[in-house]
Amino acid sequence: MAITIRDIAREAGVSTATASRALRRLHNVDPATIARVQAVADRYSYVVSPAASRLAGGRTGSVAALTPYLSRWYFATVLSGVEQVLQDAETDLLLLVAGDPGRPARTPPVRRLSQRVDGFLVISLDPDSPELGGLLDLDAPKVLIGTKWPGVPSVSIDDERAARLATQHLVNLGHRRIGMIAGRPGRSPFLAERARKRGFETAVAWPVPDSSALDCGYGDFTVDGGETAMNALLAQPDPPTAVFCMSDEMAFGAMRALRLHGLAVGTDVSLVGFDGHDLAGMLDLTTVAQPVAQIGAVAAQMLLDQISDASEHKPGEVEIPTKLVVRSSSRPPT
Amino acid sequence: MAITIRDIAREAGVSTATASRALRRLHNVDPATIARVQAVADRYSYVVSPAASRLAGGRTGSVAALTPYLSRWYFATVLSGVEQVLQDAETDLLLLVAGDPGRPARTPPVRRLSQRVDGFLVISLDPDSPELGGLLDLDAPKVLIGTKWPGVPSVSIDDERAARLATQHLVNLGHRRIGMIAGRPGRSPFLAERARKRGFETAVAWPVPDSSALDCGYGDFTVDGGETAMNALLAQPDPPTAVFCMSDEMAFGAMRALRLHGLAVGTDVSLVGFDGHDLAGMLDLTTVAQPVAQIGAVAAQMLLDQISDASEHKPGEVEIPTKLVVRSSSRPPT
DNA sequence: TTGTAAGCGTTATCAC
DNA sequence: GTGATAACGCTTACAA
Repeated sequence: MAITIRDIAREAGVSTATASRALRRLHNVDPATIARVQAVADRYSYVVSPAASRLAGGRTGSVAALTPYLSRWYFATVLSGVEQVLQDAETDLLLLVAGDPGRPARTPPVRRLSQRVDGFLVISLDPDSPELGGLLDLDAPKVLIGTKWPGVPSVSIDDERAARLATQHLVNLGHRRIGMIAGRPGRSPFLAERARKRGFETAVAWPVPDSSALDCGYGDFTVDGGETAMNALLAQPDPPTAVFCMSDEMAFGAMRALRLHGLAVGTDVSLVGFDGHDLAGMLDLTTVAQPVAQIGAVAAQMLLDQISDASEHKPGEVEIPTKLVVRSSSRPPT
Repeated sequence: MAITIRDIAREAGVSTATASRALRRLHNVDPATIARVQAVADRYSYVVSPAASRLAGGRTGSVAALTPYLSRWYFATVLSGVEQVLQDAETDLLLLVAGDPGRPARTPPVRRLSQRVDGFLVISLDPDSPELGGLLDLDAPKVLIGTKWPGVPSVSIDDERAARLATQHLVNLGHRRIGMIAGRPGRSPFLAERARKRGFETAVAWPVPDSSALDCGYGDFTVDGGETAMNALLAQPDPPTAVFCMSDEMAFGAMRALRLHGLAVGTDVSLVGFDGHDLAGMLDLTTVAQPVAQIGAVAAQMLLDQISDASEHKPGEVEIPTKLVVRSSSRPPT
């Protein structure tokens, strides 16, 4: 049916073993042989069968990316960075959405996946979370994005510091009643969210020592949730004059809530978001911008390096800098 | 190393052949045998090796999705619908971003992919486009999303009709100078874009017979592009009082342009978008809403059916209805 | 540097 | 309904 390595080997006048080695550019092959074999392979536009290769102990030529969401801006953008690097390396991307709330938890297919990928990229999810069902036990190469775990390579930002600086910005403008819109009540399953909360609390501790009195709304990282959360904050006896939102999308929702209340963003209530969403500029939202696609790209490259390097020295925890982009949604209180 | 089907077979007291058949629920196996084998498999949490299965002539248990973009709302949302259906069917999703403009064209890995997937899902791309390198030649199961091709199953909306109704809405409001923001000048590579353009032209032909005088800006389906396009439209001697945008994201950019010009959306210039973006509601944008995630889900299910059904009768061209959602961005001219 | 040959884990074919 | 067994296409000791 399809053309096999045996055909290539025969045509090139070598054994299948040599053909295999040549196609993989192993170091102990005569360059001339490599050239010859490759020429034949090209002529027949031959590609190795990943299944056979894998079965015989080779690579699968693909990696899995595990993400809690796909259609949200941050995750889609991270993945686009990932995909670009992988495609350039001719590595396939196997996408798995795990842990989307509202979808009943299911037996995580990590074990099944581990047979068909060379490594894992994990976005935002803690590697010990149930959605990942024992990913940590697998000794497959892995890189975490937006979260950390002892001994596992990762790419992330300093969420605590970024949240602190964003909040400090509001404090510096003169705000004293500062609210926050987080994901959900209780302990967040996301490391980054917990860190952002700490950063916020540190920054407001100075003007507002009684941190238990802080206003916190919950927006589940969605636009609608942000609107609901902002409404809740506004319904309080003494509403905040500024709000730190843990994501731009929630800030967008908050903007809408303010508008429906007849309040002007930046004038009546200041807003700071988090992410650097495409639309933040369009909506004049002050935000903590992170190079999201680049984060994905860096992580993907780290994973590829880990897969190809026989060396055991894993990369460490890479930290990508963020930048507070000030726009007109944050101004001094009036 | 890993546990194989032989282990399961031995433990269940059957041959590997029977074990294989039982695990795949073939019709000529004793139900009792199936139960026994499955029980053993569960006990050892055994999973078949996709590589071996594939090599031996079985399924790969995965499908490829080809998309021109990943981080844009429409595509990410379609894919989330796709992913959900595939995950429920325990089928892996192999993601491939092809044809992102600005990325140099590369030898399309469709042939390589065809060895590792059971079928293809193609989003928006014409199946004969160079980015897909001979996908049509492959007789693998495929389903198109948002585009059509003779003889290939597809899921799409009636772009022409939707664009016509959206434009008609502006006409009905009393607008007579109606502009359009499309993707790029010249013949679009996207069938849907061409159809939307026809719909627009049909609708404006009545009030504006001289269709060559129609104002058309080009926004490349991005927010920034939409802003640029709107600026261009406004720079004309007699700017339009209403604009039909081929995507919500371009409409968002147009909104920003209007705002920077000191013009009020809906009052000075009416705007209609296309897609039903998450943020359209938040920005009070009138838009042609399509059930994007559902479109992906339907297509994925069609592909799965096609893969499992030995029957040769392919599904046809499925058309999903859209809905014009009127908000305050479109109002009668003042 | 290259060749030989033994798997890798599953499915399909053909008997029984 | 079930059991042998020969592929499937490749990689990797081991030999040369």
